[in-house]
Amino acid sequence: MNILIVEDEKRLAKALRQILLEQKYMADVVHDGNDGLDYGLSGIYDLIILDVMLPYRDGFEIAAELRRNKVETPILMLTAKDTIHDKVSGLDSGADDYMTKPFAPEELLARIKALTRRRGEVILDETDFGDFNFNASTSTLSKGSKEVHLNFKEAEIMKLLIANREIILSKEDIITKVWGYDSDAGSNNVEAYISFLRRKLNFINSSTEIKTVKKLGYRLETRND
Amino acid sequence: MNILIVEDEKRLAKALRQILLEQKYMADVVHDGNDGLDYGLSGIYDLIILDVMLPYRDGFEIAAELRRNKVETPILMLTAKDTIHDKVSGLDSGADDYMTKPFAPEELLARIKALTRRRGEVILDETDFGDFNFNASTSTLSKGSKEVHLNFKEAEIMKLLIANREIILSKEDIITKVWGYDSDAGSNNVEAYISFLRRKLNFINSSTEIKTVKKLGYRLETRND
DNA sequence: GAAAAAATTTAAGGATAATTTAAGGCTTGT
DNA sequence: ACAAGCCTTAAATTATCCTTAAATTTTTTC
Repeated sequence: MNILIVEDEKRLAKALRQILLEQKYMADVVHDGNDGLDYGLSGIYDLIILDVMLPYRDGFEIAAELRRNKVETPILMLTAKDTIHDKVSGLDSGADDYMTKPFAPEELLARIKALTRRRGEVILDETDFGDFNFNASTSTLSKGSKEVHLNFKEAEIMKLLIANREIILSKEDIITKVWGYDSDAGSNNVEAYISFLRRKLNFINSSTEIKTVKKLGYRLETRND
Repeated sequence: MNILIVEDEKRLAKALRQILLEQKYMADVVHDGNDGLDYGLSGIYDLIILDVMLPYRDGFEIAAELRRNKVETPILMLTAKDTIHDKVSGLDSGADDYMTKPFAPEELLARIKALTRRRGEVILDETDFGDFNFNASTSTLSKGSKEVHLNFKEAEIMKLLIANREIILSKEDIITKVWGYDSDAGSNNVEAYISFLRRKLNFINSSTEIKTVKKLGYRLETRND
């Protein structure tokens, strides 16, 4: 996975790159709008992280220019808190998501996953989340020596939960993604499976839990944060 | 944005139109299935709101016929609460989303936004107001390290307050927008929720307050002292 | 192919959180 | 002080969610 970082604040750019490298992403950094546009036009990136305020050309210009040139690379826009309203709202420059500075690395990673997943990219077969490990190719949930097998639907839901980390997953989302858009599964089906998953997380003594947010959905949460 | 409303219940149709006009959408209303199909076939609409039960032709027929004629306009189907099975046939016949009656205007607007969203359009799910931050996708109010969850109606009201920052929001406005056009909630319901919100703003130590303007309503205000 | 096992769905009652109701206290303006 | 409008809180009600067991369907095994 190749990521381009366009950010003139050198300290932040470096920190971003560090976070990405730790997650085994490849990351290039450029510091101004001209370079950002040139590099972006190459089309070799899977994602562009683009600051709004940049020397020579701002982020909106770059995004619009990339789209005009049929570059479809997902763009994650970074904005300072006070510029959200006058600039971002009602905008149609071509960005796919935006994030306000400062932000937590967790959130950055969650958004990157969401953006790059849309393009058919699929998840690693093995993931650590909180204190447990999930192996998607064997559908196994484990922590230490404890291990338990997930059946098909349980595994699908676990994948969704992991892929959406900090984001709340609605039951409708889960139904359309796991059962299919035209299924007649009801919300109780989801509830039942969430219950099964909780029992299994509990069985391996994981302290990670599936939290419910009433009327909105579910999210995975590690107990110490 | 041009919207077609196909609804035979005249009171509801009128209320729907009113809600849409307030949001600067253009809205046409027709009251039976024949007109609904004719108008829909014109292809000039960006969205069709379609009741299921209609004179002459029901919503499913119309949706199916439109799709057969290559009209790709997004369709939002309205169904009565007890006809759960409608969901399936609705999606089969070509509708893109469905909503059960009665519904709150805010939910309607959210679904309209989702259906008419273009690729690349940025979604603002996070807002700063005064000294706090409100994340609409998780319904979380935060300031610094303090954080508190808002339940559904609290969140709806907070969204309204933030969206109407400069304007005084009357209780009637809040009731019709959050509880629905034909709800029998009274002003005390609003008062109770305003009280809940104030307690939560206080809990995160925000200096922003919900100010009461007697006989008129409420507005958010940052304290300048 | 039939029996057994596993996975999935359904249904019902209990648990929990959201919402409404109601009653008494507070403020503000006259 | 009084009335009107608003605030706050606890208790009552309701909606949503959880959990489980049993029923059903699908898959595996013999």
